[in-house]
Amino acid sequence: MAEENPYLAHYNNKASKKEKRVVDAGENAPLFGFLPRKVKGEQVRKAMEHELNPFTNVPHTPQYRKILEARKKLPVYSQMDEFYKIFSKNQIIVMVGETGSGKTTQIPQFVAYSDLPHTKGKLVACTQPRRVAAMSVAKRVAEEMDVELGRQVGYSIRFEDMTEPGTTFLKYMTDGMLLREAMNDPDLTRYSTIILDEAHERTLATDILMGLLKKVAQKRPDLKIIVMSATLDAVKFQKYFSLHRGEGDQQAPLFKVPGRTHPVEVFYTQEPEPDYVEAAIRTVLMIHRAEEPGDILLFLTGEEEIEDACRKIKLEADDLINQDPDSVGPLVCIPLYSSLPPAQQQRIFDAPPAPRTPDGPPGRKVVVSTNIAETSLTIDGIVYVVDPGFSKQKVYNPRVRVESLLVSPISKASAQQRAGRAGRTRPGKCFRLYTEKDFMSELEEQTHPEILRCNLSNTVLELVKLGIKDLVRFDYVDAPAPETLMRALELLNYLAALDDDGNMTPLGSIMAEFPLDPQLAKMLIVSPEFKCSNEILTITSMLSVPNIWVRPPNQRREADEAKALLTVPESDHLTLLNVFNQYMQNKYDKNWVWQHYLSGRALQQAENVRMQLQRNMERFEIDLISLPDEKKLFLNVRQVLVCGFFMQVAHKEGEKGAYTTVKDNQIVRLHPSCGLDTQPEWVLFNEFVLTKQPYIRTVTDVRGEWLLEYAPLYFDMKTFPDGEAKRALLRVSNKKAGKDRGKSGEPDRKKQKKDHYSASPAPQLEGKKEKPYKY
DNA sequence: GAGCACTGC
Repeated sequence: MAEENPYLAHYNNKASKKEKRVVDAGENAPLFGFLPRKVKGEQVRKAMEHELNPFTNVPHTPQYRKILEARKKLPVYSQMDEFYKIFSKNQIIVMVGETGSGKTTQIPQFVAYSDLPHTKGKLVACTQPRRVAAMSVAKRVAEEMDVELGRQVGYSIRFEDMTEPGTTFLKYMTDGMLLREAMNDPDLTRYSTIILDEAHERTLATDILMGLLKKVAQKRPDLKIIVMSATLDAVKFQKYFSLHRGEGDQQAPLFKVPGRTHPVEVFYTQEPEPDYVEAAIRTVLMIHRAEEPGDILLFLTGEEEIEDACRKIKLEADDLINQDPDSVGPLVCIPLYSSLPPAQQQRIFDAPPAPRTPDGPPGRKVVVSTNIAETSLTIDGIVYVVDPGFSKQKVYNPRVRVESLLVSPISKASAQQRAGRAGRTRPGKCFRLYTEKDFMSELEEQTHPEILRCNLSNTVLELVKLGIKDLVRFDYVDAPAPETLMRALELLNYLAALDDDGNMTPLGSIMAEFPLDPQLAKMLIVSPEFKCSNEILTITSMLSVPNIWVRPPNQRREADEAKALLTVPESDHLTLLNVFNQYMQNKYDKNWVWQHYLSGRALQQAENVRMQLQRNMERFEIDLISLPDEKKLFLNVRQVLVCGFFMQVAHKEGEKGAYTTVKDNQIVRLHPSCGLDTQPEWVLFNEFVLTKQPYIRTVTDVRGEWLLEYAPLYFDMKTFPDGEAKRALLRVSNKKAGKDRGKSGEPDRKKQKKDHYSASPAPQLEGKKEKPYKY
């Protein structure tokens, strides 16, 4: 039977017509004598030189041989024997490879030669924190292995699965994607080895995966795990993955490979700089005047700061050139941050400007960038790095449930990463705008991992779905603050995703399947009951993408006027719905987006998200419905918003547009971008932003009676804190009680309807295909 | 009357 010998099955099943395969299991076969997981470097090198590709049995191309010669020069290649020795003997290994070691492309291939996943119907996975990396590395490795991308070697990222089931055995993927897979297959049975790359970045998904894999490894002795990291925090991972055997702990072994970069000379200031932007500009100009040719990379914290610095550098450079045209060359200054349109981001790859005259002083390019140039984008030709030592970092305050961005000092690891950007093509220099003493004594070793800095409601729902019973005692690499976990559990309980004992409800189980914040998932699931699931699907998608509004500094008035034409006066959420619908109706008009000062990129993203969510809704048979009467439709949409966001409501109190958030009593104002034409008594908000003062952004007018009706447990007057909001709600409930008494008859049915929006699973979900449940 | 570090599903 073919299943009995998968090695042959592989050849027989999937052979493409174009490929002429030679089935040869004899001693001339490239993998002759290979025993899974007992492979030696010598055997692999021989197989790599073989005439036939061992994974397709097709002769190797000349290009393969050319690339192989280049691969042999990578530092990691020369340590192949050592790698196989450690890999064969251990279940979990930690690997340190500096930039340029070749670990990301080579190690997964080495593993493939040892695991022989194609003979067992298994896969080797290598995770990356970013989509582009997963894509581009997979493409490169497919070339190196002489196969077509998407067949033996593929990648899997959100919106794109470039793999062929049954054929793909080496898969690059985003860490988030592997986490998603784990939710439906907690033991990750498809994989023979899982490689977590860039683990030092400590993304939320990688951190959760480490916790999960540590557990799975005990259940699955056949599963191997490699944690790859660029810096020396590998020791932390070694300890984390240590085995408890008998008397002492046995640390996970370390496999270390040197990098291949050029030296970077680091300079510090003598005194602390009071104004780092001014000091940065001064340093850039000093380099331009006095240093050898080579491009400059300056790290600043945000868009406004960057645009401002670019203007100033340009002005001062022009001054210098006018004063001394014979020795100062031309200079171009290029801003770089994520919200910049892709065409403008491409400018960072432009060549530096040419000298004004053939023998004139050479030109120079200055890239002024956010942290995006620290990890996500590499710019060749950078020789000088200017590092003021700050970046915007997310911080989460669980007490008031607010995430905000704060300009903070970077870590030592981050400073080293920045400096390294100067040594990619030749020896470089890094100018740190702080003292060496401050570097040594003030900067933290590592940036705090994301899990310690953000709201975890999403993550907690995922963990519960993964079957983690005790969230507080889960074996985290770094445990989040218990208060952060409590906040998440509290929210999920109010949303009826978890019951009072913290167990997953059937509703929560469906919510976890959506790549959304729990509030949004909840809205989507209850929306058919309000006959507006089409609209809620759109609004949810629009809330899951970056800002769609474009407001160029010199066209603010025009942009605001264009926005006013799209505004729905009672709700910013409905405005988003309107924008999306208009966008779809005007797709034939290429100028429409631009004329209305909207971000085409963000709208396209919303469209993609919408399609993905719609597919998920179909899986769970959540109907797509719209009421024909727009007035009623809009009213219902606003009620659904309450079902998801009842914990984000503010009450108008005092004068001059001040609002107080319900229960935590924060004084806030409507954000100036808000489109409401009145100041309603109750507003629901999507976001609390803390800038110069606290604002609530993306706001909808809601009614007190809806709060009591759709979130009776949250708005339980017995436990509600005293204040104006409570008095207002009591008035509403007394009025309603009066009405109900007048009507008499069916109060119980009403009560039952109320509860399921906030505290118990929605009854209309009973009997749904994927997860039938009772309550 | 103002902003949006960066990822990811």
